[in-house]
Amino acid sequence: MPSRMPIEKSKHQIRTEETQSKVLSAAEAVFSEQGFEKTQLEEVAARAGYTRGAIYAHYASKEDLFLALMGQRVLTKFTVIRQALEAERDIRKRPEIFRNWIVAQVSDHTWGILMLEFKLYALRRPDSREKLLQTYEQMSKSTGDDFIELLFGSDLDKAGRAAAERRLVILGAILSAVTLESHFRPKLLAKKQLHTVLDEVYKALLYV
Amino acid sequence: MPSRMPIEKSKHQIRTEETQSKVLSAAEAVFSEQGFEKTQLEEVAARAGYTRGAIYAHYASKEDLFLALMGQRVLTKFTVIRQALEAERDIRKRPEIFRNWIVAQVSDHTWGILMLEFKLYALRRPDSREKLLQTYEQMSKSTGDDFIELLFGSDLDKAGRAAAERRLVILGAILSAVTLESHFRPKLLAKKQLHTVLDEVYKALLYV
Amino acid sequence: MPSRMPIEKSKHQIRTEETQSKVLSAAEAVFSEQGFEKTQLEEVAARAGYTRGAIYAHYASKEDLFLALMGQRVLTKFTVIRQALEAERDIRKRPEIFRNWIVAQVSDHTWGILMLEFKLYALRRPDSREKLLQTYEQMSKSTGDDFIELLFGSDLDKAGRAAAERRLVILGAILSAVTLESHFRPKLLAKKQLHTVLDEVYKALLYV
Amino acid sequence: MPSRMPIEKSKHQIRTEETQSKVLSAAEAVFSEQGFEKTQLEEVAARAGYTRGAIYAHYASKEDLFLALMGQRVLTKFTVIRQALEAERDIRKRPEIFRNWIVAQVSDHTWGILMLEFKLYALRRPDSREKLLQTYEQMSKSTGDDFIELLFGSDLDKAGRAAAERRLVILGAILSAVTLESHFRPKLLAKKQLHTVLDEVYKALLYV
DNA sequence: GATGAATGAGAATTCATTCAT
DNA sequence: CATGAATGAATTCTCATTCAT
Repeated sequence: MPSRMPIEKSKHQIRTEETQSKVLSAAEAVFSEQGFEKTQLEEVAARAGYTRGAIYAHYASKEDLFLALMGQRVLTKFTVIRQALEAERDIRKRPEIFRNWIVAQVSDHTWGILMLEFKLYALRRPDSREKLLQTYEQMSKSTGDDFIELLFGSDLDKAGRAAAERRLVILGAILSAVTLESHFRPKLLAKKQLHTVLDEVYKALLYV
Repeated sequence: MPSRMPIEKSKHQIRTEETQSKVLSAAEAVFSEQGFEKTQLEEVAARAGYTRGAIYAHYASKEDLFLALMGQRVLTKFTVIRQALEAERDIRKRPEIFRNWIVAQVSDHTWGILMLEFKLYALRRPDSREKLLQTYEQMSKSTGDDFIELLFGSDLDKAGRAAAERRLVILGAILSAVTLESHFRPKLLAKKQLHTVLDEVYKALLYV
Repeated sequence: MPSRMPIEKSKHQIRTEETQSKVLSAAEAVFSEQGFEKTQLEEVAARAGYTRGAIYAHYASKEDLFLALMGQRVLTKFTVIRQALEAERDIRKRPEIFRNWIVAQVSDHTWGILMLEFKLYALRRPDSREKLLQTYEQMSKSTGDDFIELLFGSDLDKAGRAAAERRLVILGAILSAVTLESHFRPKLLAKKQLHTVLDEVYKALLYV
Repeated sequence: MPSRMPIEKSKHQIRTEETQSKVLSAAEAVFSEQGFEKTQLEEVAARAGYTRGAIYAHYASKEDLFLALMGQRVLTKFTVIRQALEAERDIRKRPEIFRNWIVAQVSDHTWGILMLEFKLYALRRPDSREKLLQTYEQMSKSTGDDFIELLFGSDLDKAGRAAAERRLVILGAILSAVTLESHFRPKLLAKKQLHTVLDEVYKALLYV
């Protein structure tokens, strides 16, 4: 999380942010290519132009680096779609925009799969699991209700909101799973067909 | 060189089958508890009442053991649902039976997640990937069309069949993904709600 | 060592000898191709048309199999050269015959190297070392003095005989070492040059 | 990224060199005692006062460690004999010095045998073989011609030089082989007799 | 004699992490 | 902040050998 003192950024801070930014970029590339477990911090460091120690100066562990990257990505993605939604004044047309956006995410192969991998990893490791859970909650707090309102308007009651959130979460999960599956059924699940089917699932889940 | 004493061979066979059966059972338990990667064959062997070497006498690698287990499980599961479907003479009622059965699989937490883990594992390892692909194809051959007909009747054309198979495959993927997700959103995705949502997805995918 | 009861060879004995002969042949091939340590008895057995157990019915260990093979080979080789020497009535011409024969052994690449490997193996393992030593002594007894006389005539005294034997032994060692070296200095030690140099060494060692 | 503080780097360098030196010493001892294959890096590390990982920080594999050790040893040995030769102004007396030196190497039992073992090891493993070959070539370049001249003077033509090098190489091989053989023929090949015979071989090979 | 199921010892290598500088 | 030397945990698979049949 960036410093809250925007004006007095010292040289140290600038340097820190620069390093973190480089490391995060490198991490995104390597994690995507190799997956979480196979990724070696050595390679991340090298690509960022540092050595391993530099990463440890900013992130306590491989896991923490991943979680930081995840936070950053989610933030970025949300900002984008949020802006797109806000740009549409007619609230009834917003779900359509969202739908197009989410289905387009299938193209972002690697991220969904990476998340799947990390979840599985965390599932077997209580500590990691706890951390991931916390990160989720944080993200949920900072964007959740807010986003639901933006998407469906503000006249949902508590239950309605929970239901909407649930469906969004499931949508994400489905996206990843189907992407993964398509790697093993290339003929059955070509890109075109994926879009069609996902569209249907989307409608089923969001228009009810 | 085949034995000249059919009876003696039979004894060997019996012993072999017994061992394999014990190993497979132990493997199912340990894989489910620990996941594919964390599972040590040592523990599988111990639980089956043997030593590691014994496993290697029957399965060439951890991977092969897993694949064998998977084959066996799929076969068993298919046999069960197949019989349930065949028992229903009225073909129009069959999808309903199938729906109940598949939604009930959410309870079988571990298996779906285990498969997810193995797919991810295979995704990064060309050799494993190839093997998994082949195993899939074999299973598809021995049960695919056949099963589609049983479920939807025989008046589907080729495209219709492919579509049906596609939807079944996606259904499985979704099941696993949602199960996994529920581990990290325990409140949002409690069992009851899972059933509800999956029911909807199911309808969206199979009744079109 | 074959049975001493030539007439009453039972069917069992015949079968035994046949098996041993097949195993020994297979062993020679595999040991030569793969070396002592890398050789798997499984493969030896398979090439002989049996399973591992069959080998153990005749030889107590891999080592023993090797030693048996060595004994057999030495015997055969000696028989050949002995006959060649005996065929030459003029004793002064015999060393020449022997020289040609021994230099020709360079072509038998693999055996010398195999022996080198086994010696090294035995060197680090007291038990194996003891066995090899014993086998050497046996062979020495059954062929040693005898052969020296055949080669140099019978008017050598004890010291002379020892010296002669020493030189023969060294000759063998040199042969193996040079063969091995030629694998790593292919240009420097091409076959032709090997012959020339070995010839010189031979003269230096045997004509003094 | 090279350090900006030359002094700090120097400290690292010193530490590195110290470690490598300790590791190399330990490696020499353990390899000699146990042979290449039986040597466990664990023991080498322990004797050097480190853990296994430390070795891997400096040498990529057991093989590489061995090769590094070999390089170092050859360099040292060459330096010694080279100085001894240079100290003798009269070139005609140099071969005599060399002869004494080389025959004295028989006492260095273990090294020759270790080399034999490694060559055999490399012979069956294409990758290792390649590496050994390269190491040889390097060493040959840095010492070859040079040394020949030092020993025999500079009036040899190309063929003469090759012949000389060939003989030197063979001499080394013979030395090792005979040393090994002496372990299995202790009576026949006692130290004194070895010296005598090697002297003869030496004369045969180098005075032609 | 021969089978083949089962045993069990044995070891190199990788890499996240720590820490002195 | 960054380096890089060192730690140490973690684990599959091979294969000679044994033994019940």
